[in-house]
Amino acid sequence: MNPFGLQFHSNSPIYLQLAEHIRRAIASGQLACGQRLDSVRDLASAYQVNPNTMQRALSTLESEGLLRSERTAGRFITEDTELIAALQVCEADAIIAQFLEQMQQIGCERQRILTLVQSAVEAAEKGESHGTQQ
Amino acid sequence: MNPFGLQFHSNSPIYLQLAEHIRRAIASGQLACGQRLDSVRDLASAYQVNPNTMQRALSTLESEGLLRSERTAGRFITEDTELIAALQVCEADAIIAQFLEQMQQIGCERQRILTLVQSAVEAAEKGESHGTQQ
DNA sequence: ACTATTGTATTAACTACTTAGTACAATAAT
DNA sequence: ATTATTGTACTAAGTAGTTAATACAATAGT
Repeated sequence: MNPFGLQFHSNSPIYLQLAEHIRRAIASGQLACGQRLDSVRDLASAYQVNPNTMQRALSTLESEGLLRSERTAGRFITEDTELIAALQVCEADAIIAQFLEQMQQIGCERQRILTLVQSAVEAAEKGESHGTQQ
Repeated sequence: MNPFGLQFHSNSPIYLQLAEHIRRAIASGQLACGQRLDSVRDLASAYQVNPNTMQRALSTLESEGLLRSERTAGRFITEDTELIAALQVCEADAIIAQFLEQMQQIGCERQRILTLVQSAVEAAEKGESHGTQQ
């Protein structure tokens, strides 16, 4: 397992899984605006993948404007706060749309979806109340 | 596009996407208990994939006990209603768990998740009221 | 100037998935 | 008996992702 708690599944190319993981870290602010990333080699080593694979993931994010690379200084998260805000919304919408589609595929009605999510959230709330205190 | 409205994405092997699609059709009851499936060749043709790919998808489902194949008569959905019921629950749980995990990855708090789902469901409700009437 | 580190590019080998094409055994229908 | 249809198995070729190994250009730090 990675130090990131990211478990790769074999269904999807690792570079896409990496890209999605980092994309969401950007969306959540966990990777802050303007922040410098570790080097390709360091990241690859940390995620335990080949540098080429990591490079491909980063290139993907770069083509989306989320990262910017400076020749020898390293890679940085974009400082375009609007882009990041848009990303947050976009990711949330996509996740929810996929979720609703999947639930309807298994024949789950709308109201039942709400009920299930509600109890799942409550369950998670309880399950977390032990470790968390701030 | 298929006659099933199933769009393959390149991230995941097609045979797994097929298996998941059929699995959910079974879970939803859209493919009924004991019902006979079309032949491998016909299904492959309908889904517009190679017969080998379809065969692999069906073999996967067979190994899960959801299908049973009779040498020359064809393939049938299991008649084990308990298995199907368990499948429904299992699929729903998996979908919800994945959903919550994804939403938390992008930094969305629990209560906000509920709100978003609620409005998404309401939006879907409205968006559907035009075409549907029965 | 030199060194280390950065991103980047290239090549080769390996694996998994997909497709095409073919073939065989079993049996229902004729 | 013959025919058509069923599931099943196999080989070969093509494609894409992963890894390994190497190399180069640019520049910050020394």
